[in-house]
Amino acid sequence: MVDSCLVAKLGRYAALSEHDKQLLVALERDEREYKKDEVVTQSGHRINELYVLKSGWLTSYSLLDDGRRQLLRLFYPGDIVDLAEIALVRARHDVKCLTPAVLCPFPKSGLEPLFAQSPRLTALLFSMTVRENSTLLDRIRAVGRFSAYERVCYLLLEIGYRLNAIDDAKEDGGFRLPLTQSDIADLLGLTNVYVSKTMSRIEQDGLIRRDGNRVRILDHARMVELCDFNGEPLIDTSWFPVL
Amino acid sequence: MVDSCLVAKLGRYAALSEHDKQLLVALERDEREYKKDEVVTQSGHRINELYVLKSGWLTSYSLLDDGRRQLLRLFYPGDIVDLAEIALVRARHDVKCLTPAVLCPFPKSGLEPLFAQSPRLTALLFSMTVRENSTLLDRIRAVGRFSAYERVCYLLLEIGYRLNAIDDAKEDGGFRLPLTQSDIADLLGLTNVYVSKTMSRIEQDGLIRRDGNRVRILDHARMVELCDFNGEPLIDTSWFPVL
DNA sequence: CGAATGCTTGAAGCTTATCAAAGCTGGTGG
DNA sequence: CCACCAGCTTTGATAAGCTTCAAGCATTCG
Repeated sequence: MVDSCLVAKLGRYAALSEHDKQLLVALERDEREYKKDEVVTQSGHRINELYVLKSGWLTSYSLLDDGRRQLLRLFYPGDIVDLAEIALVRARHDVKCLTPAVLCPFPKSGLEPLFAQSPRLTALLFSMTVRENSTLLDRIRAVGRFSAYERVCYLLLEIGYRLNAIDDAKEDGGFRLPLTQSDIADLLGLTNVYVSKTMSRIEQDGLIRRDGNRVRILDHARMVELCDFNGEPLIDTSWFPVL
Repeated sequence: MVDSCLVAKLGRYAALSEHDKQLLVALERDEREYKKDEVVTQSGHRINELYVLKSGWLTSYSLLDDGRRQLLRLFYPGDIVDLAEIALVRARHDVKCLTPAVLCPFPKSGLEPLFAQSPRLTALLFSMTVRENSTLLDRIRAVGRFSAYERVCYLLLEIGYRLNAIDDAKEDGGFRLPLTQSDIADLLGLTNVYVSKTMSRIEQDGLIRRDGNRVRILDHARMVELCDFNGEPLIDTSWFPVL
């Protein structure tokens, strides 16, 4: 029970009552393992289930007829996949595993008791959605107005922060990137070739060091400066309904 | 009371009880007029108030030190500005008026009775946030993977649909665009010069006709095809708490 | 009527894409 | 444990799409 991903993640933002915790734990009753590259959800299908991501990384993406691909989101442990699609009749994107993963499926209706019984959890889920929204806006800015160099720095910082936050795979400032350069390119609106050239340049400039698919950020301050990075937005819990 | 923007907009998605309507109307008690280009909210400031947009268009945007600008969202009548920032301590973007506008300010805490008393309205607000989220993902895809030609078509369709939805300023398929070409460029990650050239090309190809800042879409089917446009995502209300 | 703002058009340049080939790496089977 | 293979990364050459700069034109507004 204590090892609930949701309780762990949401608890960091606001205190939860026992009842709240039980509501969350109920969402992680089932469990299913997925292999790397396995598809979780397909565009166009009806959404009947949501998933709590217990371990591993997922991504949602959109494919065009001619093969162009845009990665839209990265999901980390503790995230609800696709909470942000719950309100829609049909999925608009594909979701697949970047690494082997464990997901806890639950029916869409599983959220209803939560909305009905806990205004506080509701506010929290709402806030998480909003925070994600803010992250998307940051990426629009990056893709729309940043150079390739800035974009890659930005992504590395974003992922670094996120991993810090869930202190997974962290170790003296370095982390493992389970993304290929093609993935990075498709996240940032670039090509794999240019991502390669750009990362080499960033490394030569002494901002990062790479070893295999581990990345260490060497000059955090300069990178933050370079892409006007603000860190994760702070959640305001002051307006939340009381426990 | 019947002329509540929120009731009008939200009522299109789900039936509202009288009580729900009253909760919404309460948010539009005050009213303030803004001039074109007037700033509503500034990046970095604490967010104490939200606004119901009663008339006019707003945009939120982000500025970089060197003058680069990225427009992030467009707000139309009936939208809550910035609902999606309520969860954050500080605003991360500026918001200003694209046209003269009327806003109804209300304190952040004004949403509390709504969350506490109406699970149904809560679900609806949540869904609207999610839908907006989906729109943002579409724009990431457009900015990341579309050519300038596709991007402009995409934006025109999106705005056209949105205006249809609120049937404002509509007239035999044409609508007034209160955006300069620089605005369009900053929405789509282009330059004003190239937007001009691209729009001319789109017009020459017979997809649109322009007259001043009115735009008429001539070949809707081809434009939809061209940028894989899906229309507005459908909201699923089936999981909503009952009235 | 003049000033300001926005739109258009052309020329030149730069960032990034595309194409192609070779090097590397990690996983698999013998 | 080694050899192989598939997928990823690197590197170089070339090309395309978009930007930048600049000047002239159109429209709106005081």
